[in-house]
Order: sequence, then structure tokens, then C-alpha cells
Amino acid sequence: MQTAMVTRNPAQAFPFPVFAKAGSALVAERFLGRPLRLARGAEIYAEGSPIETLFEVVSGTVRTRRLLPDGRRCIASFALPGEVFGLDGTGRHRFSAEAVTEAVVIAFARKDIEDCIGREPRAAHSWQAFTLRHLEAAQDRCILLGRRSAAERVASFLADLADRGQHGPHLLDLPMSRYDIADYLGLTAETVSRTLSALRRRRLIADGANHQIHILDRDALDEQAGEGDA
Amino acid sequence: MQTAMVTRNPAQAFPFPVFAKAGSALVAERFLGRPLRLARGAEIYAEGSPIETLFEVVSGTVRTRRLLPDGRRCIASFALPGEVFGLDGTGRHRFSAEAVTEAVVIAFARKDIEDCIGREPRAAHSWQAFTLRHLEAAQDRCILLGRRSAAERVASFLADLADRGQHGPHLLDLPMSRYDIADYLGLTAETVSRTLSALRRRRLIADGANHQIHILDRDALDEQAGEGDA
DNA sequence: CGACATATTGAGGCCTTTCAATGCTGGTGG
DNA sequence: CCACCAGCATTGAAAGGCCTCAATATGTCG
Repeated sequence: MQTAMVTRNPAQAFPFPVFAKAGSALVAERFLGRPLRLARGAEIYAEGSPIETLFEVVSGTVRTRRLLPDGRRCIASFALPGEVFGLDGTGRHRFSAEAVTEAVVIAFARKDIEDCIGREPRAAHSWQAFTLRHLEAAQDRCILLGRRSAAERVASFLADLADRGQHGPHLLDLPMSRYDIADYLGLTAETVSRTLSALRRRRLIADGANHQIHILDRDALDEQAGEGDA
Repeated sequence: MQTAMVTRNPAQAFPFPVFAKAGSALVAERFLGRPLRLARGAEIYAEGSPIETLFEVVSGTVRTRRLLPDGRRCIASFALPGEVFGLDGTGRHRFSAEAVTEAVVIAFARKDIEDCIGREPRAAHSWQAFTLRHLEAAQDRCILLGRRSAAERVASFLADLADRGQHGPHLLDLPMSRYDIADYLGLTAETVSRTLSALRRRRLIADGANHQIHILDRDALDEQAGEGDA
């Protein structure tokens, strides 16, 4: 259960401050970033802009996404409170980042982090593990997108959000639109909507107030998600 | 063109020895790994086994893949000569690795590499960039799998292999089976076969001897692949 | 050369998409 | 305070792309 959570949620393994788990208190104190307050829909950085900063979400939800030339959109990740985003390339951002809801994020200068890595062996190690966990998540997503049905993807998404969220395994926030979810799962908004309706009909989930979802039968949901992986 | 190649082919950015680009000759010499000769289909490591080694391909082709509980298979990557594989998790392998063809690979003790990272700031930096490039590739693959048609996926795959291969941009080796390609692209073997036939019919490609493919119209193939990304 | 795995091709079906209409909700201004 | 508006969600019907099942070709290795 614990390990599954880590796999599902690479970013959360690094609670604020970013390097808290670097094994060095000194490190943690170096990164007292600058907090940003964001309106709904606000762009945090654009695709193609140079990478100078990493961000940690304090409150709200952030999405990173790319637009294809023909207008198709892909969402690479949603960042929840406590998670880090901005790690999407070596030199320039290969995705843009926008606030899904009102949000507060903290910016960390990437330069500072890299300097630190150069000086602090344990930070380097920790940072490496952090990146690897993101890589694991991306690989799992490839499997989800390549080999799983719409029903499995949506169930898996809900289970993942519940595990990453702050309301326990049976309640989750779903602040993003059906279109965002669809772009994240490689589906259409209509299919997402239909799949959610089917889950409601089967009494696996129920709607709550404020875009919340209650998971009524977590075992059945996990089963529908395809048992553990992804 | 050059940058596109790097994006497509993260592993090749580190030719043998693994750390040749670490900026430190000293580093390169530390990793004189042990060469392994592999028969066709031989397993190099199993899913779930502890990660102790990283591998560089000297000759032949290697695949990393996972089997889902219900028998569906996913291939995470193909490693070509000069490329590195084995970087698929923090503690245990989350994929297995097998030789697609007869192959020679060189094993590097991960422990040595991590020790080195701790001691050599430049190695840490270099390693970090290396991992990030793998992450970029995985993210691009998510877009490929989530938002592109069968025709785009296959064209993109061929273009990618040509860029990574050693015969220039108009000739490539295709040693893996249609099933392997299908499991890599999130399709079925039949669809891959049909798509290749369509490309042949349109004179974008032609078969060569020994599982080679000639790219007759590279521009058209890139166009079919969806223009640059992926 | 023969046996087996792999590749190709065809026909039909299913799942997801597309197109379209309706209902809902939250924010805004009269 | 309420009505209106715009965006989002839901649902339906039809189409399309990819998959499944099946048969036939090709090639590869003993």
C-alpha cells in the first residue's frame, strides 16, 4: 500500500520544502522560495520558455500540458498540494503550466538546486531518486495509455487522485474539467463523462459537493483499474 | 535536427563508456564493465529483481517490457548499440529485459556509478541530465500513445529508429517482431503490419534485406509522423 | 526440404470518437 | 435578489478506427 502510493505519486515523496528529504537540514533551509498566488487558469510558464524555476504546490491544482500543431492537447501531469512540477526538460520547458484552480505555489531557483547538488552528495542522491520516481510515473503512464481501456484509465485516475489527495482513500477532489481529464488519459471528454456515469450507476462512486467524489467501493474501483499497476 | 535527435534518443547521448560525457576522464575509466554475450531471446534481468547493474548495448537490440496480469504485454523501450538500459526504477526492476537479437552488452555496477555521483559533482550533473533525457522521452511517448493515430505512431517509430540507427536517415534495421512493435506502440501486430503495408504502397518505405527498411521519402514520413514532436 | 514461427491480408465487430442537443452551474450585472 | 449568460457536463445516435478472429503467405532454422 505504501509502496504503491509512492509509485503513483512521485512528487509527494518530497514534501515542502523540496529537499526536506535530502537528509540534510542545511539543504532544506537553502530553498525558501518565493510564494506565488495564482488565479484560475493563470499561466505559470509557457511551452518553450527557459527552465529557471521549479515549483511546489501549496494549495490548489496545477496542470502541465502541450498543444500539438493540429490543436490536439495533451496533459502531462496534475500537481496537487505538496507536489512538485516544472521538471519537464533539460533546457526549455516542453510543456506549459497553468493553474486549474486558484492556487498558491512556491518557486525555487533551479540554479540553486543544481549548485546544491554539486556540493551536497546526499542532495544529489536524493534528487536523483526524485527524478527517477518521475520517470517511473511516466513509464507507468505509457502502459496506461498504450494498453488499457477507457474504464480502466478512469478508474485508475480516480484511485490515483484519492491516494494523492488529502481526504483519505475514499474521498477525492476532482477540480479539473472533463476535457482536462480526457487530455490526461488520452480519451475524449464525452468518454470520460460516460465512464464516470457508468461508475456512478454501478455504485462504485458518488458525487459530493464542490467537485468531490466519494469512492463507495474502493476494492471494486481498484479491481476496475486493473489491479495495482499503473 | 540535432536537438530533435537528442530528444528522440536519450540514451545515445551517452556513448560507451557510460560516463564518457561526464566531463571527467577519470570518471570514464572507473566503469570498465564486464561484457555479456546474449542469445536471441535471452533474459537479461527479470521484472521485480533488484537493480544492481546498468547495461550498455554494444551490438544487437534489447527490449524492456512488462507483462500485465491478464497477459497484455507492454514494451517500454528498445535499446540500440550505444544506448543504455536498466534504468527502470529505484529499487527493483519494473520491467524485464531481453535480447531481441543476438547481442553483446556491457554491465556496469550501479553502486559504482552512485558512489561516483557522490564524489564527482560533474558526474552528478551529467547523470542528472541523462535521467532527465529519459524522462523527456517517456513524456513524449505518453503523447504518442495518448493522442496519435496508428499511422502516426508507426511513422514516428520508423523515423526514430532511423535517427538512432547507424545507417543514416534513410535506412534502418527492424529486427523486432510485429508483436514487439505493437506492444511498444500500443497497437496490435496486425495493425502494425497493415500500416507498414500502406507505407510501402505509398512508396514512403521499401523493404531491404535482413529486416532492413529503406526510407524512400523521408520528408513524407516525417510529415506522416506528425511534424517534429514525439 | 520440411516444420514452425512470423508476416500479411480479409471480414466482421466492438469500443471510442464525432457530431449534436439538452441540462446544469456558477458568476455577473441589472 | 434574481435573471441571464457562458462554460461545462451529460446523454444520444451514428460513424470510424482499431481489434479480433481466421486464413493464407513468407521466411527461417533445423
